[in-house]
Amino acid sequence: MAEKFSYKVKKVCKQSGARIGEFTTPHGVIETPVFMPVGTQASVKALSPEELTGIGAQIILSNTYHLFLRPGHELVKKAGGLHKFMAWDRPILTDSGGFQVFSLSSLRQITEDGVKFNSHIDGAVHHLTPEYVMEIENALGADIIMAFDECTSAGAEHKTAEAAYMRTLRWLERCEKSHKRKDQALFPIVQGNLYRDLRIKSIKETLPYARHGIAVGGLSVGEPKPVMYEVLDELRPFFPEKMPRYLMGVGSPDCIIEGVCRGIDMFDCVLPTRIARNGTALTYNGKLVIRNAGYAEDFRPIDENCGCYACRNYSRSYLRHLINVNEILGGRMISLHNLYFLIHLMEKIKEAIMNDRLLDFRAELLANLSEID
RNA sequence: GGAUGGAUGCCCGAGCGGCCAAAGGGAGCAGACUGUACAUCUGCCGACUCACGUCUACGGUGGUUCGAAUCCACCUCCAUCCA
Repeated sequence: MAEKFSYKVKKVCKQSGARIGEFTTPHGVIETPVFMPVGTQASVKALSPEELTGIGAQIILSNTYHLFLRPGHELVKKAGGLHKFMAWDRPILTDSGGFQVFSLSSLRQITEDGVKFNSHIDGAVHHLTPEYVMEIENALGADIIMAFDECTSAGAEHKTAEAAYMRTLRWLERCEKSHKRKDQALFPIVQGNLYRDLRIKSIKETLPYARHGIAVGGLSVGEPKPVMYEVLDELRPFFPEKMPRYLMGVGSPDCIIEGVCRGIDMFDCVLPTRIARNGTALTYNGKLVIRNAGYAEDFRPIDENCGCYACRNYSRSYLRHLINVNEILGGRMISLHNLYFLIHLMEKIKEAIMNDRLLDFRAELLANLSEID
């Protein structure tokens, strides 16, 4: 049988070293750099698969921890796997629950064996081990599955961060051993918090496990942006050439372009859909807080030059009204716009890479983004 | 005509002698949001002041009291009931 996964670099930007590539998966080819919308509970909040393909989404994320709790991985398996269950036939990536180790820190206890969670839904105790996480991810059936890691918060002490990255590495070994499906690519995750020595140790020791791709985790968790960029600069010399590099949980337009310039190929973030539901739109001139009173009588679209369905049909005034009166359509339309924006930003980034002018494009983009901010 | 119950900040509504510029909602205004515990959370929300603070306020007018949104009298309006 032919190799299920492969990554081909199609173009390297002479100005920045960023690349355009093609990552082949069982559910199709992903052109990188790519922004992946997040659909934690087998749904990108407020949007249908049809709408997502309509704006050019190539791959979406889902979440092991959340699907394990509800509806349960056995049920998803019985439904024919996650793709069929949620009617999405393009690639899917499942996060392992490692981020929940961080975000639900008040509800869990970590041991060498794994993590004991008190369900945020009903308080029931669940024990996730690397082996169990692999069993769940195998049952869900995503194209890319993430190793079970321990994500620490910005500001964690060196010894805490060191213990976490080392445990992540031991868990990675266990993940690899128990991962059963060859049609799913297991991505290991580099940790090490904001400590240069730990990051470098982590990536060096993680690389032997990277078969199809590698992820950088534990960033964008509260540290200043320049600090994140420094970490990426330190890691960059160690990034493998022949596989995609995934910066987990990022991000905002500025973080995305900074990431691409530092050799990152894959991004995901809840930001565009979350702030959309809270009444904020992303634009090339910065964030537009459409909920604000100043837009009450602004009958222009979010962005005059945007081709998304929301911008072609609705005014800021109307969208503000929808958000204001808590109509679902408001959050839906701004979510659609924000994802369209990031996906099309990625298209522009690729164009700049093709033309060997990504650094110039970055300068232009960053200058414009600060207009509203 | 009589009886009873009401009238509180933009709205609803608690308070029933001092700790009251007055609980709590809502609305309004603003901020936050980065591998989603998030259609969420936080702050402001009488006027003037950066602030300390000062002033004006609990239907109206008068009164009791050191002190009243809170007690008393009368008036106005509203609701329900009885003729």
